Amino acid sequence: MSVRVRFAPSPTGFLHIGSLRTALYNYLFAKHHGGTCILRIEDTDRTRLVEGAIEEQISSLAWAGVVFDEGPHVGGNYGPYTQSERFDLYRTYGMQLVENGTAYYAFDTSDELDAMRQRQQAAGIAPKYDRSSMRNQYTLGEQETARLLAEGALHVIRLKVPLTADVRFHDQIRGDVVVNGREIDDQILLKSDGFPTYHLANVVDDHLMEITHVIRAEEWLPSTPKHVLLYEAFGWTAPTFAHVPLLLNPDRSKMSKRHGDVMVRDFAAKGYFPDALVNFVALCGWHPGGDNEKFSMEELIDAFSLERVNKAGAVFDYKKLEWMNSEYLRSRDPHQLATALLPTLTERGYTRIEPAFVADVIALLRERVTFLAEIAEFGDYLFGDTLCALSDETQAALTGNQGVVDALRAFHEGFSDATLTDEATFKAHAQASAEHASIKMGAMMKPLRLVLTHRDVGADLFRTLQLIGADRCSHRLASFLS
RNA sequence: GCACCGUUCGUCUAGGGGUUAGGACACCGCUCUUUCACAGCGGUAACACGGGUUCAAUUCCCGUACGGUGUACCA
Repeated sequence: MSVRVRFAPSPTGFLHIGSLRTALYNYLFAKHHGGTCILRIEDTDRTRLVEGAIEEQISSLAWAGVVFDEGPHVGGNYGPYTQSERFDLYRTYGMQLVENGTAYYAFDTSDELDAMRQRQQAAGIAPKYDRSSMRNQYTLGEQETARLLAEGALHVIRLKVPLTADVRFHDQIRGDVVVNGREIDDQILLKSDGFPTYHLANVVDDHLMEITHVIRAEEWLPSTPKHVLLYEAFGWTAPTFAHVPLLLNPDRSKMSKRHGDVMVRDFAAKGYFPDALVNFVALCGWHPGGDNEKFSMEELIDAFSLERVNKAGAVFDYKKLEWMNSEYLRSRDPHQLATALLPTLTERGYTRIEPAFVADVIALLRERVTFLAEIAEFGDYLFGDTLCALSDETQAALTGNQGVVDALRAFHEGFSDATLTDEATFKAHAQASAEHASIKMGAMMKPLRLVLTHRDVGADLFRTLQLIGADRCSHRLASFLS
């Protein structure tokens, strides 16, 4: 049987980085096995819908390179792929369970349920629907139930959980899990607004869409017994479950925006390469074995297996993500990067933005930054002629040192004669100037960099000067010396 | 509270009955570049605790502690 998996987000906001990883694992697993990866929108909670969320999530996923074979945006033979468009289906299936005795009507109001929970808490028992004392099909009797229904009373359908039997299932990542029936709540399947809850809709759709593997976040593990019971109630075979560990904050709680960016679009906006993010996030909770840490999507697909997914949650290390991004920045073709950077350079009003030149600058500066866009800021002295301000302090230190001034003057005067075309000639000229002023070359380097770039750190100085060009160097020296 | 899940350097992790417990990020140091950085080299640093089983346990079993998730007419 061919593998069919699904990623099933709720359109309640932007795509979370943790969701991206779950989607990615589904995608990798499907592609590794030559299977099908499906996107299904679970919008059964009408109160939490966020306008545009579906589109945003799909575009974030696409940005990251997670593409679906079936879904609301691409179609497929198992549609519709949006639960609100499958409304009637759930009622039909829910009623099927009422008829076969595995689900029942309940008429309790929210206030009554709150009161029940309060009583239970006061008595020190776990809060759980008390089938024997609340207003439902069993306590009310068939006639009263029929009367209420005929009258149109608000009601829900609840799962009739066997009171004592153990519910067991095998999780592909966690092994065997056993929960006693007495711990499982009589879950609401159909809400009083007629919409299904997650549990019903999810099970019905997974069955109808012939899902073979349910790969989802660990937070679903506690409700899986309910789902197993649901499959049994329908007489269906349950898919294989695999609960992946959570992504964590530094304090080990579920990853949230308190500690930094968590939305995929935030990472994109910050300048992360999609493949770097994907590479990094794939390795949070999964390890392919071996020491390699750099994986393209194809390599991830090739290496992925559920067996090597970890059990414990993983703290999201932003520092390592940055490192990963800088690795990608260094390995990418400078000409492609130049094309990508061009709009930013134009926006900043830079004048020296011929693609070949930009590529040269990128090749020079990328060693020392994390994001491509940083080069636009960091390379201002190469892309244009407006240098950042030099502090008075620095200025004074420079002009106050006679040896340095002499050396710089010598360096500048030499410009008319020197044929300054490459790193070697710039270097030779600098050496001669230092010697002429009787200072050490080491004492010459930093002032030279400061005067010509207005920055105290940078890439290789003479390569930098070569890229700035003799003319511009001369101008900048002249304006400093005057 | 109850249920479930988890626990190897600060972090991501490899490993697995007998290992100098490996790699990566971060951190520190050295070298190089007559500067800063980059790079190269090196270093600090971990099997939560207690019982078993065993010739031998970080590895298997049981407890404990700690942490996380769940406990909704949310997903």
